[in-house]
Amino acid sequence: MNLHVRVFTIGALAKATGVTTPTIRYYEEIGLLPPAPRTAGGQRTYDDDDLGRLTFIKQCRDFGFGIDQVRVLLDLSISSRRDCVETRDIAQAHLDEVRQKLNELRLLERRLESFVTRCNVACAGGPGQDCVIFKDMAASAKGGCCGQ
Amino acid sequence: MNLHVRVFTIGALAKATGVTTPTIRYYEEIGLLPPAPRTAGGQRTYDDDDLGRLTFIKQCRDFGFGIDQVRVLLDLSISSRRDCVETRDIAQAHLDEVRQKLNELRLLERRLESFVTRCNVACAGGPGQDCVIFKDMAASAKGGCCGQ
DNA sequence: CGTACTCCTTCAAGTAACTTTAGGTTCAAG
DNA sequence: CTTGAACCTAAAGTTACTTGAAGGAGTACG
Repeated sequence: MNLHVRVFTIGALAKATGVTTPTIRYYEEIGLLPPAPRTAGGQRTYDDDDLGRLTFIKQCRDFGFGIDQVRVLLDLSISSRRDCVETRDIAQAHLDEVRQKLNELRLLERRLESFVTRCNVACAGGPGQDCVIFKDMAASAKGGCCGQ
Repeated sequence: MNLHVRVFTIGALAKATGVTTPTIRYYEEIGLLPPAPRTAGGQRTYDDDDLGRLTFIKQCRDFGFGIDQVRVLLDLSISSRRDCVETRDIAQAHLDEVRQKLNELRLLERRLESFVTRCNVACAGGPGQDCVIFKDMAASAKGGCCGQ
């Protein structure tokens, strides 16, 4: 039935997936994508399988999975067993990492917030001559800004 | 008065600041720290000024400022003007970045959460034979797992 | 004074995941 | 057939360090 096999250039594939052309070549280089067949002139050609595979990779990367994790997920997606439990474990581990990073960033947000607030309160009128933020930062972990 | 100038080896400075010795050498190499005076045998020596400077750098890095931002902050800390407004602007810009990253991560957390939940619901009994997560991921941005 | 041990030295390469640059080739349109 | 966009390779750049190899310096003990 499907006599029409769509063929893409690397640029068309890039547009279709949102992955840049150098990145596509890079993925081929590191083995995430199979070596693409070439035209007589040496340019890469892709088909719908490649489109699916690269879309999958892009999704995984957007989820924040590392390249090595994507490799595992790709293998799972191709093997006949399609082990969902293993997939879930990888996702769960990643979720744990994301949550830890979230906590770190929330703490950082609060610290920066109070830092900026203190700057504004103490220096609302312009550059302060007696700003001691630097002394504070070189001395303690509290941070500080603009006199006292 | 202060005839006792404390002198540190690179290892002592590392312990005092929580920055590793290779990192201290790296900071010297990229100009964040001035070239350290050497002993007759060629080993680096540090004093309290270096301790203060490196502590400041460490604080900034813990705040998530990039090396180039730290460079600016260091310059500000040394110049006589100590422009607090400029300092605050740098911190504010950084805070904006942190908040954007937080939003991205929060979204990612929700997506991963629902991903894992769907895996668990559909595959509680063990590996699923009909897991279609991979089809889903190669086709749409929604993600999905384990048969419908 | 010798030896053992830790700490120090330089230089080079490795890490993650691409991006950028340089210099040249192919393809499709007019 | 010419033009210009899109393609090619290979290598270096990015961030902020970390790791490794091979060897020298400093100190405590006997």
